[in-house]
Amino acid sequence: MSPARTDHDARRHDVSEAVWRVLAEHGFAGLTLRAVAGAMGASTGLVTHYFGGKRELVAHALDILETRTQRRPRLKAPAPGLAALRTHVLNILPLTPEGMATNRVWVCSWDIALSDPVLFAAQTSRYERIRADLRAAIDDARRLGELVTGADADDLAATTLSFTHGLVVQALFAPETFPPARLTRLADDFLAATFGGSCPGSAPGHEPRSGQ
Amino acid sequence: MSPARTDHDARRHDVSEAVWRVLAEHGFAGLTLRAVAGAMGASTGLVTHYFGGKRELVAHALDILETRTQRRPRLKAPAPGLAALRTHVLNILPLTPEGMATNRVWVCSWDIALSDPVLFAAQTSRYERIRADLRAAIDDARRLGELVTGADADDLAATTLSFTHGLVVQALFAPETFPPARLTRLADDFLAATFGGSCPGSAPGHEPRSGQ
DNA sequence: GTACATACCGAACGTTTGTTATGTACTTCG
DNA sequence: CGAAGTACATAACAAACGTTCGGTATGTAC
Repeated sequence: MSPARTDHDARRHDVSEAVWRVLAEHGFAGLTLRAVAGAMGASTGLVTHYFGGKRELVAHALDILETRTQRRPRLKAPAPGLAALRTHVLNILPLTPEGMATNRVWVCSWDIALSDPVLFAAQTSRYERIRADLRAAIDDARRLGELVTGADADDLAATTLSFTHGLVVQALFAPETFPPARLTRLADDFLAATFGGSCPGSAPGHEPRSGQ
Repeated sequence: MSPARTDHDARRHDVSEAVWRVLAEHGFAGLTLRAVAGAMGASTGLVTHYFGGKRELVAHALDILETRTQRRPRLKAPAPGLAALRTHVLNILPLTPEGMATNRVWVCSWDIALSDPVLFAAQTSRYERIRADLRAAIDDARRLGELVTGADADDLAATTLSFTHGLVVQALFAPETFPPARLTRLADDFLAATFGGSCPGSAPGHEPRSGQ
């Protein structure tokens, strides 16, 4: 009644890994069941065995995407407030090859997400969650007295996410123009101008622009 | 030797219009020759008669996209410098249904553009052109003494485009959360914080945040 | 050992894709 | 009025797609 000679969840994860590899290389336009099966040296029967269909496969791939972005152990927030906000931003930016792949898939997913109602809703709520995280850090910063601006926290969160994702897109299309060092500098400049005191003399000893 | 009973270019434009309609509704994933033909009440033979194939069709559609974005007569720059920069940003943002459709197609095109080398290069150069335009406005602003910050003009152009396109994506996924009024306010706040004096007392009589 | 459920392959199914070929209506030229 | 060439519909085509299914191997349960 319970023959479980293989770890079901582990195998499912293997399939998702293959989905990931295909997605990072050919985008959603090149995501087919056969391509996934081929990427893991298996047959399409295996893929359909663990996933009901392509729709379910895509949905799970996007879930993995979020999980990767969140659990990526790249940076830990060194302190609450502005430092945590900066960590959030840097964790999203494509600073590593893995982050590059993640963002590539993320951007590619927008095509189908905009057309499919289910994926659209999922993506929308994902954005709300990210903005909520950013907002929490911003609220902490305000509580800590780190903020100069009096702008609305929701607006600031939206603006921060705007800058971050827009920078991601540009970096994807011109990796050599936006190396990690420049991405970090742009992010720091943005954060300084938006939150910290870019005002001369308002926050001494805190250079907003590091040398080129 | 020259029977031209229909305007070839006009018909080509009609096809591109149909491409546009399909793209705005179903994204690039739903762009097929039959869908295009159906959208203009014609047959696939007509489509292939005016375009060599799908590749050519997509390329032309992306050209149209750029043309629309540039020639959109929404706003004229009232003055050089910061005002022109603001106009640039507002012209990109999805402030109208048409701008919504334009940006939707734009975002959807990233999927295939990231996988296709030719489209990738085209998209990359498109971004460089936009950044060059923004940079020109920023240089003007600096020449006019409108800039408080001393940051690099290229960095500022990249940051501005980042913010703008990231905001576009968020607005596409949550139109009711980002109505035109809020988009405009966010843009003005961003520009004020990044370029103008968000420093209290540095630019009197120029409120960076308009009331909700 | 027998029964049964899972894991997976391999092939087939029908549909949809891009592309190509054929045929017809029409307009212009000589 | 033919001749010729364009404009377009219609249909056929192979390839690739998502999905379904029978078959086989392998494990646990009784």
